[in-house]
Amino acid sequence: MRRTSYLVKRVEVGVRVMLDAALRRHGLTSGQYLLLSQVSRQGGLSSAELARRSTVTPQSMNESIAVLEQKRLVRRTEDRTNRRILLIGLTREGRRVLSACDKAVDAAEERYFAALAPAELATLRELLAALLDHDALPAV
Amino acid sequence: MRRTSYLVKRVEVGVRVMLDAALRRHGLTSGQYLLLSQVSRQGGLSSAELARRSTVTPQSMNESIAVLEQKRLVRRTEDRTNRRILLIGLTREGRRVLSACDKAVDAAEERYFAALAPAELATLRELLAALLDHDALPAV
DNA sequence: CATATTTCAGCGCAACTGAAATAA
DNA sequence: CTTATTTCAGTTCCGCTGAAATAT
Repeated sequence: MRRTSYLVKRVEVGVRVMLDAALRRHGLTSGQYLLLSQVSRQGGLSSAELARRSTVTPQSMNESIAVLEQKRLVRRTEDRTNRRILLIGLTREGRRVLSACDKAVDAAEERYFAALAPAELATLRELLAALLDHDALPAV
Repeated sequence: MRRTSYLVKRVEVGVRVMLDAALRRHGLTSGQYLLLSQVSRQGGLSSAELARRSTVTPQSMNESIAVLEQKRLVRRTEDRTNRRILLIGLTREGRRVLSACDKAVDAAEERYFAALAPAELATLRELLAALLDHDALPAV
C-alpha cells in the first residue's frame, strides 16, 4: 500500500509541472506566481510580515520578492512611520501580468482536475483544508 | 476562493516538513527517503530506468543516486550483459536504515493525518490516486 | 540598549540543459 | 554508424544559516 505522503507529493509535482507549463510564456515559475498572488491579496505588507505568514525565513522571502522586483512586477516603498520598513505592492505591470496568469492557470487547473467530478473536487478541497487547519501552519 | 493547486502545495509543504523532522536523525531528507524506498521496491534497475519511471532526467537521477551511494545505502554493480549499465541495489546498511525510517515515517504520518477520520483518509487517497491516474505520470 | 527589518555572504537540495565518453 | 547509459560542467530555483547595518 502506497504512502499517503507519496500520493500528496506526486500530485504536487503534477500540479507544479502543469502550472509551470501554463506560466512559462508569462515568464514566471509557479512559486513566483503564487507569491505574486499573495502580494496581490495582501498588499502593503513588509517582506518580514509576508515571511511570517508563509512560515519562511525573512531572508528567503526577501530574495523571492527581489526576483519579482527585478521583473518590475512589485515595488517597495518606505513606510511613512518607519523608513526601515519597505511595503510591497504590485506595479501596474504586475497587475497586468497577474491577471493574464490567472486566466492561464484557471484553464490549466480546470484541465488537470477534470479527472474528478465537481462534488469530488469539492470533497478533495475540504479534506486538504482540514489538514491545513489541523497542521496549524499559518494560512497565507 | 483559494485555488486547489494552492491547497495541494500547502499540504505538500506540511507533509515534507513533517517527514524531514522524522527523518532528520536518520540522516535523510524526505526526497532521499522516497528514492531509497523506490530502489527497495524496484531493485536491480539502472539509474536511467529509474529516471524514466520517475519522469526526471537521467542526469538528475544519477546525482540523487550518487548521494545515496556516498552514504553507503545503495551500491551499483555492472550488468553482466552490458558493462556500461550499472544496476542499483540496497546495501545491508541501506536496508537497515530504510527499515528504521519506515517506522519513523509511519508514526509521523499517523499524527499528521489524524485530522481526518479513517473513511475520510481513504477518500483522500482515492481522489489523489484518481488524479495521478488521469495525469498519466508514470507510477513509481 | 533592545528590537525589528533589511541586506550581504555563503550553503544545500533537487531539478534542469548541453556536451562528451563509452559500451553494445 | 546509432543508440543508450553514464558522466562532467554549469545553471536555476528556493529554501536555509550567520553576521552586519540601520531605524525606532
